[in-house]
Amino acid sequence: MLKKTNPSFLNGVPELLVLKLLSRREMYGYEIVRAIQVETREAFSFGEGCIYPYLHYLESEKMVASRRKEVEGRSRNYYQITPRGGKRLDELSAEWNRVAGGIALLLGGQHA
Amino acid sequence: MLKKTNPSFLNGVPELLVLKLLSRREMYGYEIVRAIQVETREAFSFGEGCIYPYLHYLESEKMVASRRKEVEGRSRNYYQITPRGGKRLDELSAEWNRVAGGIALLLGGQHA
DNA sequence: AGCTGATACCTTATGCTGTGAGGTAGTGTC
DNA sequence: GACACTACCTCACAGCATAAGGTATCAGCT
Repeated sequence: MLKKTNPSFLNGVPELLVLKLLSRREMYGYEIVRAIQVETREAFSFGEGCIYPYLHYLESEKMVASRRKEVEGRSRNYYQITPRGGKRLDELSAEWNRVAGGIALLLGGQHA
Repeated sequence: MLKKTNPSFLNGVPELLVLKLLSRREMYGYEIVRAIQVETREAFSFGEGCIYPYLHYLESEKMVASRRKEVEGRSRNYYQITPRGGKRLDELSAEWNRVAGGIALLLGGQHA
């Protein structure tokens, strides 16, 4: 589903951010959507229509696991990252560094 | 054609790189395709089917101008950046910094 | 002379990905 | 009992890059 000649990273950012957030603590979908906005200081604002399908995909790939939990009179699907998801996170992080590095090579050069 | 709620930057990378390259010197299409591979150390490798349409689009928007030139027995379309293209480059650079910064905020945090 | 491969340009069909708009349902407040 | 927020979900649509195709010229080889 991934694997291209070019880093599939110009699209796959949501996957990276979701896995990273889950690597820190168990979270539920709605919370993730908000967290991405807040923690990137509005640099990103992926819609629910993007994040939910990603969570389902990640779960089907055993990158994350979910469990139903009742909190504050609310029923929520909490997601945890799996070891496989952790490996995936490492891969995506490395690829992001490659991408950001590549652009820095061209943009950087002679100023801040 | 651009303008979204989210930075349209996860796709618009080619536009940024093309403008940046042209801001340094006059270049032709084929050369740009190669330069992106080489100067990003293979981090990116956009195909001709991506770059040529971009050049045409940029020209139609007066971001770049072109002229036919005979060099080494070859006929080439050389492109130069215009003042408008320069402004666009500044905008895209700023947006890239926002994006890269946003991801760094999440990824960075508490380790290297 | 004929072939191959590189240069140089171009276009099209296809596919992935996120958006935007929708829809359900429960909770809390005024 | 109306409204807003939480929490989940889906689908039609569109942007963007890819892969694969096409044309033509030039250099080198045999």
